Amino acid sequence: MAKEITPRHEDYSQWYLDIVRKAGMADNSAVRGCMVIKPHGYAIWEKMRDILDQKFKESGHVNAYFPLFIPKSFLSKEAQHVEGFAKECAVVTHYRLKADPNGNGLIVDPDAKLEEELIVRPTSETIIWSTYKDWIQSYRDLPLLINQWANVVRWEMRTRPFLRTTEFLWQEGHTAHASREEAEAEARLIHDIYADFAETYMAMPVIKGSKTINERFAGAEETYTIEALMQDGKALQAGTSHFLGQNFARAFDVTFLNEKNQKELVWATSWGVSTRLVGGLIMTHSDDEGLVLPPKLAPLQVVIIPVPKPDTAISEVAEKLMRELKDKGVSVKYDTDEKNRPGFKYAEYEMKGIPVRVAIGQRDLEKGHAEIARRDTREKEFIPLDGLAGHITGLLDDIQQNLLLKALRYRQEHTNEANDFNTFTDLLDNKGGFVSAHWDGTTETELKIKELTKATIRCIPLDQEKEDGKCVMSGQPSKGRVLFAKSY
RNA sequence: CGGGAUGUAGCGCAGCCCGGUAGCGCACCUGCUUUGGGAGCAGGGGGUCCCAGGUUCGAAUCCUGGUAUCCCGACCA
Repeated sequence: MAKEITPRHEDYSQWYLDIVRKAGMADNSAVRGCMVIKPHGYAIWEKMRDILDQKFKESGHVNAYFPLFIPKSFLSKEAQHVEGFAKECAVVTHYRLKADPNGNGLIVDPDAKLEEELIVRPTSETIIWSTYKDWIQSYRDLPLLINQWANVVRWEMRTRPFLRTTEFLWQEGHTAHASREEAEAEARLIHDIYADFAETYMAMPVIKGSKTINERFAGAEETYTIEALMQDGKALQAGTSHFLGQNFARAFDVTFLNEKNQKELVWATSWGVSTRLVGGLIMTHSDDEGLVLPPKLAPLQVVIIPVPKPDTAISEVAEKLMRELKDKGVSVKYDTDEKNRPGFKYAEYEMKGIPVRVAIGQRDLEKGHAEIARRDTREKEFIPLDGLAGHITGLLDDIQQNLLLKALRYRQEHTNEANDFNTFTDLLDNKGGFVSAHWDGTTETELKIKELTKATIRCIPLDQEKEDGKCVMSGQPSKGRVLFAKSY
């Protein structure tokens, strides 16, 4: 049975930042709220990106790229959308610098003021829909299933590496459809892809649900979300898929002629996941020794360490094992660096979350085995060299599964029902996690609960059971439970 | 934008109260010895002490004003 290792909870925030830094994932940058994503962190994002990209393409989507800058007037066309994003936009007002007449370096040239300011995209609905207007005339042009991999900027008050940065990387899908049904199905399809990705690859269980009106994306008619639970009991919104109705088509006048030669407004969706997923990955699995990576997302799955240093006999065995693992599609590195000693390497690879470590020394060769250590439980065992590659691939699968099971168990233990407000606040304050409770369906109650407890409705679960009850706050009738939690 | 704290070597920090021209750990460089869980010893390199004023014979230290960053709120993928 796997030993449970959980992070210390006294200072979860510091624990998180330590891992980001010590595992070599990201650094603070010179620009406030922006991070430098270091090679190890970026490699994980690349893996995620490649897998998701493949899944989007398999379901008929294609990639394109739209401008970073959005004319200010575009942003104001959809009323709710403006309201949602206006407060956090970076604005370009000038296009030239000049030497300071007082000799203090450079100043913004006041003569180079832009006629119309440009907004650095916080999301691309507006620029994309103004483009779609020209691309869509007939039902034959639909559906339009486009995704873009890009960076966006949101000038948030408080930032945190991966979880909330001023600039972040993401994918945003923007699709156009001839019917409401088709657009709704698209939004749900992507929702399913996201949920499957989180569980299958990230080993991060998620609750699928829809957002309340209050928590919906600005300009959407329905927002589907996947909500994960972190090891400190806070929820993380890990991906959203929006059914936008005809709101953007109306705002940007995007119409098409149907089979009956009638003009109709286009139906839309948009959906995205960001580098926040990397943050979620860290907070779901890591422990006090550092990062823990699920094998399916680990840029390096196996590391072989010669003990105490490489020699001919060890290298021969290591290189044979490497070949066998590579043949099985496992990424593996033989660390022949003689600058550092084995103990140092062990600690370093553990910090970086490499799932499996193989140590081979003279003593092992004499006995015909190698020491295999798994990162998730930190257990070590000696395995015969004969058939070792097969053992390791099995172990990788086992680790992937174990991480998911462990996260599921944690979530189960931290999902509780509350039927009165005292229990509700007690659970939120002392236990954390999801609290399943009845809600009267009004935004007023939702906001009041947020004010009193800092918890928000994470989602209305898709598998919500119909159950008559009374709202945990107002006592008004309710037809089913929703999930509350404090969140990132 | 409110409330709190902090800016000293690449990183993490001490020194500041009580002023005398800068130190510790890690990292880095050289050499020797080591090598089955973050090696030891010896030697060495590296700093406009955030910026600008002021007080003083003398300021990292005291005073004033800037500025930057972090934490706690409001905002959010």
